[in-house]
Amino acid sequence: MKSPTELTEAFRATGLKVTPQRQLLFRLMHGNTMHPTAEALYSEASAQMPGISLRTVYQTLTDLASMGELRLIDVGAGAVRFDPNVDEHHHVICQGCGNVRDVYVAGSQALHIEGLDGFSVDSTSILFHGSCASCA
Amino acid sequence: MKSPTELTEAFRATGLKVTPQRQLLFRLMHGNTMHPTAEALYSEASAQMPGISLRTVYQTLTDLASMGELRLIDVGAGAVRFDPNVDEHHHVICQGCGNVRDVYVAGSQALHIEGLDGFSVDSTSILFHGSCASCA
DNA sequence: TGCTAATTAGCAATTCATGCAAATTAGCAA
DNA sequence: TTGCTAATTTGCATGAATTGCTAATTAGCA
Ligand SMILES: [Mn+2]
Ligand SMILES: [Mn+2]
Ligand SMILES: [Zn+2]
Ligand SMILES: [Zn+2]
Repeated sequence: MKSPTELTEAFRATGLKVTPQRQLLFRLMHGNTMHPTAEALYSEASAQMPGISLRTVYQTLTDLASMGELRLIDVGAGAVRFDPNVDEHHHVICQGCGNVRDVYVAGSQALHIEGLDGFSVDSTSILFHGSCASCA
Repeated sequence: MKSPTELTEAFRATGLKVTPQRQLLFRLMHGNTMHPTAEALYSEASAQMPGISLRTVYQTLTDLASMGELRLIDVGAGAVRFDPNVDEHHHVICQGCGNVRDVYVAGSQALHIEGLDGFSVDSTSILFHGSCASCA
């Protein structure tokens, strides 16, 4: 994801307004490695801006996602997580506490797939299930 | 997943009753490669047994899943899908029509993962995103 | 400073799934 | 075959996550 300053320019350039709510969310997401849910961000945002609405958090996050600045991660349990890391990477989730971490997988492009039967593959998502150091 | 006959025995052996509703769902799921949702199965089941409830479909599917006879597949869009194929395998989903197909991936166990940082991995789910032959 | 289109907030609605309890029934024992 | 009882089925209520809708507000520009 771009920096808050760069996002400010990018938004204005597209005719989108840069509101205090959006600026706060730019800051909260920039460099964020927690893979937070919308609710989690709403909670963080509310601490700094009481009265901000959950609706606005969802709105801004999906706006950023459709601009390609965020990725949506579905770990198959509860709410979707938002990820400012848009580099090619994958995830481990701890079955104990639900923590999600970025992992980089060598050779995932070259996996030998059997049974494609006419399907063509555009992208690959790998989710590793396991335990973090504290939950082990 | 075991055959309907084998499941009948397995259920009785555990003190679970074998109802017409369950028998129908055993038959509908056995060898089913569609990865159906609960709603989809409910629709098929209703055609053969008007009055069967969606609640019972969910109940029976989760019972089978906790017995290890079914796997739950979350493709990150809409409802969970149920899979009687419990062999080690992965999935391709067509972004066009949502069809899901089984694929077998060589070497997924030996992927070189960077950044685990204390996480230990128990299992791996690979989801390929692409297009089926008709949606290409 | 004023205009206007974009945005926000709040509440309704939707989708998928689970909780609950009354009515029914499978499976066993007599 | 009959009757008992615990398991099951239903239908409805509830819950979690997300999107739809719209009146009130505001950013950005003339
Ligand atoms: Mn990530
Ligand atoms: Mn499958
Ligand atoms: Zn953990
Ligand atoms: Zn398709």
